[in-house]
Amino acid sequence: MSVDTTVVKCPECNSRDLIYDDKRGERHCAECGMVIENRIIDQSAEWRDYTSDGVRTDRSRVGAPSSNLLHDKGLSTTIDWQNRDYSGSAISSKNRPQMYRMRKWQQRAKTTNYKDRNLITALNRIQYLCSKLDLPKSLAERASAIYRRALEANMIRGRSIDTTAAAAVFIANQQMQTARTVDDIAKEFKINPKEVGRTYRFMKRGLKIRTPPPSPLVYVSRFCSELHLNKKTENRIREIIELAEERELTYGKSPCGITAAAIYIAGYETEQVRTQREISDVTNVTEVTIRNRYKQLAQSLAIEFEV
DNA sequence: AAGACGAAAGTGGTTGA
DNA sequence: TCAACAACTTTCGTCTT
Repeated sequence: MSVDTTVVKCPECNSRDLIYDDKRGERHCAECGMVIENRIIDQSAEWRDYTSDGVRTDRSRVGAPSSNLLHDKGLSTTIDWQNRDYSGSAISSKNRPQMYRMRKWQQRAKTTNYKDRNLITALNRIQYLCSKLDLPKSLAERASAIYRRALEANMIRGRSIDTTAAAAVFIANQQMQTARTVDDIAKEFKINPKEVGRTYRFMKRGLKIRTPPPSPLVYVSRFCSELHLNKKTENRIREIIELAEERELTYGKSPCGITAAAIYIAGYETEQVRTQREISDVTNVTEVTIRNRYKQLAQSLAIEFEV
């Protein structure tokens, strides 16, 4: 067993309210839903060989690692289609009909119920989405775990799989502080971003997951590279945002808007000017909002600013 | 002509009675 | 549950360079 009893607090939000779920073999935080530990049943390879004296030659008991990305976590049994028994000899004609029946039921048991079939599709969609958006596998794992929980809680019925999968990815994205917006995610699936946003909130409420409000800093490197800004400008943008956060000018404002305004200001300071239009295009924030934000920032931070 | 500006009306979410 | 509200968007006419 690999229960790590040293973890008593959630590394994400410091809550001590950790729930152990032996059905799923995982512990997660009641506050934010962060999975502290999963696969509590030890999945590590049994690389021991009892037949040869201590020399590890036979590793036949080693299987693929279990994963949230597979609907059965890679643990279900399959019955081979060949009419052979395990030693390779043919199965007698007497037993063959029985084999057929077993296979049939095995196949049905594996995929027949609504939840499993739903999961298969959903997990595929999650993986597809994550690879399209260059998100790491660990994020796909987390999104999958969230989706599983939503499915267990009967929160999927009546919603499209794509929308729910997108929402799960967005939650994981928020938790791991990667710079993807609802729009980015919705675009890949060609679905309504508003629906995704709605489902995202619904799932967070239903599963009692809290995500940290995204800092404007999260988006800096991404927007900078899309606008071809150099390191000097990028650093200045970070400085401005950090100052704004210190002075609590960012609460209740859209993080992208703050980032956009900081880009606009820093651009003039380092002579890497970008127009409001250009910034608006990559940040998906309107020029009006950029104007309002940069004026407020420049004034509050006493940054001399001339266009 | 391009970019910036700002007023005015509209949208969707949050909050508090 | 509903109205008030803050933030943000859309639209559009005007000003500046």
